[in-house]
Amino acid sequence: MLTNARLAHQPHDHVRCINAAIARAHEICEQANVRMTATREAILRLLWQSHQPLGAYQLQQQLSKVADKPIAPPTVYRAIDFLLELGLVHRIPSLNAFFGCPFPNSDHSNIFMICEQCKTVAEMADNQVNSLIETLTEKSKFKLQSKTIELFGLCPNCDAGENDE
Amino acid sequence: MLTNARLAHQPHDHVRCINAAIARAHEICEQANVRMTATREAILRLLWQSHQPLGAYQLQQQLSKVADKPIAPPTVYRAIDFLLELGLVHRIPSLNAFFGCPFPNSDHSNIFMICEQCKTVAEMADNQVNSLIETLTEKSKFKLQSKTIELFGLCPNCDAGENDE
DNA sequence: AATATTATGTTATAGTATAACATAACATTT
DNA sequence: AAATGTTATGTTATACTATAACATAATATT
Repeated sequence: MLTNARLAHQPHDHVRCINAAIARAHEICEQANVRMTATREAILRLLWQSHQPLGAYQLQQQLSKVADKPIAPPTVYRAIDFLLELGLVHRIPSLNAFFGCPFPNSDHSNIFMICEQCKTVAEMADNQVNSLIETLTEKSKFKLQSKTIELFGLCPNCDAGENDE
Repeated sequence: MLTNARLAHQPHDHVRCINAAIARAHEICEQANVRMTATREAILRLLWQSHQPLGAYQLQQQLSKVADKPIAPPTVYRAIDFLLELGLVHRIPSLNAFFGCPFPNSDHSNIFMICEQCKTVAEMADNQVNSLIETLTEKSKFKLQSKTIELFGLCPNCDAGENDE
């Protein structure tokens, strides 16, 4: 099992998260022979500001500030689409929001643990889940191409908070 | 494993699906001591017309025809919310669409097999998946409350079609 | 019948996403 | 270095999804 749950849910040197993510992104772009432009990097940085996903219009507002000029929705969505394509970010369908993938390139389970209280998202990748689901879909003669697993609940911090009250 | 994949993907007496679903719905409402009104039943019927999910505005259009009067979005969303609450229908987040749950009441995995070509959705419930995910979330100290698993790919019919070409 | 509760009607608006076309930046070739 | 093709961004408008807020109607309870 591969997860960033500890990082997402506990205090840590988040600047390292950001720098690592940006560095990885540049590598991946180079490999794919595509351009990591200023806008795209800015969006990726914004998404890595925290472990909470951001909506497209939150990104728009924040990017407008950072870039000090008005940014229209299509600009945001284009950058997001680019990053999604490369697997550098994920979309959480039930939240209409996006966040930086902690382990791009890796074999993807796309399992998201979404804290309903603090909205933090941690990601998980697990081969057992992958193979179990493979097996089940094969039984149904369904040709699996991709998946998104959204788990809703409470992260360790918020769960502890609940118990106090 | 519990699934309606066969029904969803193969020709069958769909009138039986509908009638069974409506009958179950009435039972569940009675048990819960809530009202299955005309609007709610109409929405549920529309969702059971096929195994393809419908969006709220498709439902609005169709309900307007059936009821022969204009129906506003809130009416549709209220009926949907009611049905969701009782577990009679599901929302597919990535499609912004809804469809009738083939086995309400049962222990829910909320696993959806979504055909990217014909848009048919089959549902699955599986205890192995449930317990595996329980285990994984426990390791991350995440308190799981609910989940949605969306599997994208090709249903048997569409997969067969692909191979022909 | 009076009251409380639940459901629906109605209007307006918030929030999410994309189409279509124009311009600008970058890369490649000559 | 200018010309060309390609990729990225700017701009305007609009489509699609969802809900807030308040009014009225239908149903249940006393």
